[in-house]
Amino acid sequence: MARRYAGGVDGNRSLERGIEILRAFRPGVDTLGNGEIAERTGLPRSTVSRLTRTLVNSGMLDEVRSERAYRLAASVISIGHAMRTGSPVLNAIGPMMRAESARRRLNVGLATADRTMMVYLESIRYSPRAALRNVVAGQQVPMELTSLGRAYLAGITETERERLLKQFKRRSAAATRALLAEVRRSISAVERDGYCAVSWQPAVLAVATPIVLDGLPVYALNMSLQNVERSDALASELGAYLNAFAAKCKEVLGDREPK
Amino acid sequence: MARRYAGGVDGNRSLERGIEILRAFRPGVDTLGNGEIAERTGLPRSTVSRLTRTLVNSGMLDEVRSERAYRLAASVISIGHAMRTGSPVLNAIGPMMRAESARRRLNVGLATADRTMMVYLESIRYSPRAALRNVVAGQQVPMELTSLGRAYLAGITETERERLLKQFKRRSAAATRALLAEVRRSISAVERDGYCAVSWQPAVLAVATPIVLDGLPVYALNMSLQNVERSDALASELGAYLNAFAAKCKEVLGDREPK
DNA sequence: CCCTTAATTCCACTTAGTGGAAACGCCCGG
DNA sequence: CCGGGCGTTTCCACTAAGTGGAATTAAGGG
Repeated sequence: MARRYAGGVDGNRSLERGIEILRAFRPGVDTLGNGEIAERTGLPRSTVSRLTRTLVNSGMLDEVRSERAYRLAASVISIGHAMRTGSPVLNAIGPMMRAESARRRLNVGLATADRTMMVYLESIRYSPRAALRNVVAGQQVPMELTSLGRAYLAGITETERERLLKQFKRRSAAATRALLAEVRRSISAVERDGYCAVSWQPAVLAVATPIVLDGLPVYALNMSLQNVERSDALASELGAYLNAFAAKCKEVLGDREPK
Repeated sequence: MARRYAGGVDGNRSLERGIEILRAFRPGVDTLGNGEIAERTGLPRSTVSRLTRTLVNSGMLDEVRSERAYRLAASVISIGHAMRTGSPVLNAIGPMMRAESARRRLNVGLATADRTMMVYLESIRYSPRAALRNVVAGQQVPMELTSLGRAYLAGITETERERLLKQFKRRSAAATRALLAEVRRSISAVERDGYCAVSWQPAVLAVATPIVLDGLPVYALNMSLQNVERSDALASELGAYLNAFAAKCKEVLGDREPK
């Protein structure tokens, strides 16, 4: 059969489950035992036991005998590296992002969606002490709360967007009404100004804009500054930088029409 | 059943196959169609079709409709990030590695094995233009040709080592005899001096040492210099730096006995 | 517009996977 | 040193989930 097991349309249940197990590991949960995995994924313990064994054999998990637990193995970063290496967008504009970060003395990031989170393909953290400049990849930030995420939402299709908005409602019961309005306002801002500005973390001002290309997922590009008060003037200055930079990027990416 | 499908001891065949598909993507092969995947993995085309569909649904692959192909999705770097975040070794000595790179003005790397390749958890590339210092994770280098790999081989168990040496034979029919002798010489060097030196790439001299901890895979730590002629004097200077640094690292990692 | 090539769907077959229950083994406290 | 409890792995009967060759459909190319 293979088509449609309990609920799904088609696909392979075991593989889906195995991936779900890998996903259970996240920053903050470094090791997980079979029990915990079973709990988090809702899978029967015996099934988890078999799947983790397979993942160990395939090199995706390391077994920590002493703790009767598992942790993600190095293979996953090999694959992650292959992903970054193969990303045409990152390849095209990564160097430009570094240059721009140095030139403008601010943080520049490129991200796309992973379910309801935004994940950085690259986040260049500007620091006055240039030697400490930090490049991070893979970090996740919540879609609905960040400029990055809202720019992304502005870039995807109506139906996709509504689907995601529903999921936000489901997860944060609190402040939903106000938050959703916020999100929609940011989306309008993108449509009007090309970017949206959000101060998600205390003294950080961030602006972001979507990058829509043919045959690729929607990306979002952001710029941010730490240790500043949010002000409209600053936001529009950043926004102008971002729009200019995004325009340059789109030139480089020119062969893929926006629609 | 589930135990022992055609050859395997136990585990889940579909999951194994799905992982193998993910593994087929590597630096240089950014997109793959179902046909190519089938070829590379030896799986029947219909099976590949179903598994790739599942991987898309699980967010591990993006579909590139225009090319009838797939590419690794952003999720894989989220998981990669979680792996790095959860690595106790990287957490403990990562900052020290950065400091050491700056202090000694050389490259410092930490790696472990992924099958027969070494994969960097972190590779800090020193550049005289400090602002351009580059940190890479996930890159792979061949185990048998690099100081990193040979240090790793020196750190693992006899049986593991022999298993790997056999695999090297299998893959590079050429130069096998001489190469294996080389490898064994490097391993002896590690046992004698604490490190081994190899010039894998043209003008790069690298030294490496294993890090053996309880309940964790074996790691290897390396230091390297570009644009130098290989000389024994330089090698032993680097080796001394490395030994000193590794000793410091082991202090920090002290709670895990070497055996 | 037809032909080639590749991906997807179909479907009968059966094995590979499943999960509850039992066995195991580890760790802790007595 | 010896139970007792808890989490993990193994067992096993059941059968649905997965398989893969063949048919079908869809996508370029001439």
